[in-house]
Amino acid sequence: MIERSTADKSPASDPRREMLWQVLAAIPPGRVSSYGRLAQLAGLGRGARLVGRWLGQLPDDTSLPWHRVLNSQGQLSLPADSPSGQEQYQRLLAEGVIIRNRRVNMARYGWPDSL
DNA sequence: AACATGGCTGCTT
DNA sequence: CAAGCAGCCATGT
Repeated sequence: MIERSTADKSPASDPRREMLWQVLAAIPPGRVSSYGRLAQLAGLGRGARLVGRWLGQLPDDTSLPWHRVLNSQGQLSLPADSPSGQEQYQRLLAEGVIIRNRRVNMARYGWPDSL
């Protein structure tokens, strides 16, 4: 029998997100990763955009390092003028990540290194 | 169900 | 290096 429990659609109980949070939490301070990589690592395949969407839905008080996620080119994907964009910039800066022209050296800060 | 929208990517101009 | 284009995939109308 295939039954639908009343609470199997709760985003918070979505196992895919759980995976993502886990991978996300694994990014060391001072390092960065990309939406695509995280998607891959979290078993979301090509769900890069999905990762972005979900990150955007994280609560403000989250302890997850959402700011360590950039696009595949190592650039901050958030609009520079948005609050979140500034936040991300500042946080990375605070972790010692060198950002030049809204972009970081992925070869150096990219995580995981083995690829 | 069709269509538009994303915190994307990779390939080609 | 910037811009265009075509895949990708969950969500929202």
